[in-house]
Amino acid sequence: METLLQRINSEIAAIGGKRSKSRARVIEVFFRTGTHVTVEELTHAVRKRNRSVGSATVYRTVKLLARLGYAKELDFGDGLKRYESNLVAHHDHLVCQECGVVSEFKEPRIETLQEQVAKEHGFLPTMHRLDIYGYCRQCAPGNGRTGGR
Amino acid sequence: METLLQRINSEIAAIGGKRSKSRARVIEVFFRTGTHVTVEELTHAVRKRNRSVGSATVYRTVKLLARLGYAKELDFGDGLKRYESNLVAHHDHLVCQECGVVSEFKEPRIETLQEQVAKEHGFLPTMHRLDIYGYCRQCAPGNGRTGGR
DNA sequence: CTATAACATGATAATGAATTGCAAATTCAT
DNA sequence: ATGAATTTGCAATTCATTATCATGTTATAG
Repeated sequence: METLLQRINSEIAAIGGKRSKSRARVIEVFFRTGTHVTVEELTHAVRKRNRSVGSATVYRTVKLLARLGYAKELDFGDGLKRYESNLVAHHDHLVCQECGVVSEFKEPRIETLQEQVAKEHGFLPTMHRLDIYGYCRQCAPGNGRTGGR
Repeated sequence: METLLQRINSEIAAIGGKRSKSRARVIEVFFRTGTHVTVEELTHAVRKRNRSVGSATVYRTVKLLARLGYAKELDFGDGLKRYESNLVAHHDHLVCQECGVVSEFKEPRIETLQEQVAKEHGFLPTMHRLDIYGYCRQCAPGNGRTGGR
């Protein structure tokens, strides 16, 4: 973790940037926080420790992390962007359309499929996104609970 | 096509709605238009025939079509929603990150994969979305052209 | 260590897509 | 045709995100 922030800082320096306390705090909280974070959620989490951090800085920082390849921008169609660490191995998402909970899964066969489909279409793939929408265990019909968010 | 509009109109009536000229025009143009349409694009296309249609009506109409299951909402992360007909068989998307062109493909094995993954996670899937991002034939590196949008 | 130029911050204004309120227009059953 | 209900187009609003800008920080040269 120490090393990670250092590595990020030197990449920032390499593109002509400087360090800052607020940004370091945002980065730290970002990597500690549960994944699929909203900027609002992240801002709130950061402010618990450092009351003065403005949300503009959080927006700028996650964009920066995305630019450097440390974060990935997600969008599940509910009108706000989410971010997750890009350090972990690639995975895809299960989105519950009732309670909004997002869980992850890995399925190597999807990589193979992607390659095949792309080749058939003369397409050079760089990444993919597979989101499966439906109902999680708790929210499945006939389960009594309704979930919420 | 005639039949389709009639069918949609009776579904609208079934939920207590009425017909309207503007909406009919939007629906007609929507199904004739190339897919992955932006509301702005659709509004522009509709206005060629019927100058007075407001964009609010177009927004309302595509939302309605989506609610009835005739349209699908797409989001490729560029900040605006797109819509496509939901009458054709399910397919997924290849998105060129250079020129923005979206093409389609069908791959039945994805359905199987979806079922397997979902079952493993106690998840009841209703649909999925697979977007492959990369470079189309024209925009592939070392191709001279740069594309544009 | 201090000066200085470049960058980052936080508050606020601005942007832009999507939604909504509303008066007027349209639809539809009677 | 009448009247209740729905739809429309416009304008105003909402809300997430981005830009602006004066001020605070950081890195670097001297």
